[in-house]
Amino acid sequence: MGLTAKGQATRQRIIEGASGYLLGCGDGEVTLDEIRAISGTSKGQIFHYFPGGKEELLLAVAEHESARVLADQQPHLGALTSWAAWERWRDAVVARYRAQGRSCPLNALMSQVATPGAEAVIARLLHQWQAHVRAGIEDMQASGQVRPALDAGQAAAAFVAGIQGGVVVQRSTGSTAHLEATLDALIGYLRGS
Amino acid sequence: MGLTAKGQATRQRIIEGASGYLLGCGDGEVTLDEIRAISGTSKGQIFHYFPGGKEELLLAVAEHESARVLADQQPHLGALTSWAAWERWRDAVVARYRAQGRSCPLNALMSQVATPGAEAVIARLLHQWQAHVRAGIEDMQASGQVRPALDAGQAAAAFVAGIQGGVVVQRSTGSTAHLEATLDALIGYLRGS
DNA sequence: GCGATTCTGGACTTGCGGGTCCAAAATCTG
DNA sequence: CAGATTTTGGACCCGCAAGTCCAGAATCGC
Repeated sequence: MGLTAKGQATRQRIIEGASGYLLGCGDGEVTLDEIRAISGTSKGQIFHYFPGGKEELLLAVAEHESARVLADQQPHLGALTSWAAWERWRDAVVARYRAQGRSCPLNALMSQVATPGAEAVIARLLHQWQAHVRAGIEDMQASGQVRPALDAGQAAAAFVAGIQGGVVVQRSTGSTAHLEATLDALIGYLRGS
Repeated sequence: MGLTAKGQATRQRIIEGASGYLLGCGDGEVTLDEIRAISGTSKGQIFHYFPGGKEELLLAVAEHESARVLADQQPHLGALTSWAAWERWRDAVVARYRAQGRSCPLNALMSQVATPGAEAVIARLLHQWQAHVRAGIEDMQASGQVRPALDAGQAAAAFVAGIQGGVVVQRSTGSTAHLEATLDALIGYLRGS
């Protein structure tokens, strides 16, 4: 009934193969045949481990990528307790997306599986992300480095949206300039300058 | 050699039919057959007016939608000369995207024609958009309502990215809350509050 | 009016890609 | 070792959607 160790490994290989492929090639459709070739598996295996077919597989990949997004921002994102920490986080975010280039795996995924389930994965990621930022802002308020009148929830939402926007613009222009401008502007807003 | 008046009309009907369809149904693939049915035309006509096939057609639709984006923000976007005007613009943007709902025609288009040409259309739109915002900021600086030290170009970039991000988040959450939060935060940044 | 050109309709071809199926190989269980 | 179960490979099916083609209708230019 369960999955053998070997089975687990294969399943993981499929997910990571697909994941890596999305990073490499820009957006555009992914086909099961490509995933099969990259992960060195066969059609039979794909449907064996993901009975729901392509959708289930891509959803698994989305969760995998989703986890990476937040992990890549640690430890900065978890300890936004000084202006220097905010700057380090800013730099980490910019570096991450600059390295990723034009392709945005999660966006590519989203456009290929437009189901409520996929939306939920993204919504959950954004929510967690925002919660971290919010905690950081409230921390700064508690220590008197940010004015208490500022609405932390609203500002955190602006950060999340701003980053998403920066990445979206990057997909067209290829540059992280907008991402940087947005982060700097919002940090400036926090500082009240 | 040229296009007859009737020809022009048919061509336009195809573009507008496709455009309307994208607004109605959320994202997901558009097929030539659907476009054909909606616009009351035939395969022959589509390839007659768009020899480049689907790609050429969708690119034309993208330009059409692109023009609408900026048009919908006028006259506000062209005259950001007072804080009241900025608020009216903000409200117009929010209203526009709230009306549009989860579906984002341009984004749907982009994910279906991942060519340099499509990127160029988007890049051009963003550039014009940013230029308008920048002009508004500089106007406010000239009249002493915004501190002169602020980098107008960078702030305008933040606005463009922020709006894009707000719309992207809206695609997952269905709410314009993030869009509003970002616009408010950035306007707050301009005001220096 | 009457050739030339443009417009229109739809049947047809083609390739691609998701999904099915089954038999053989490997692995587990006792 | 023997039988059950899981894993693997790949041939095959099927539908969909882009693109082709051509013949007939409408329209234009003179």
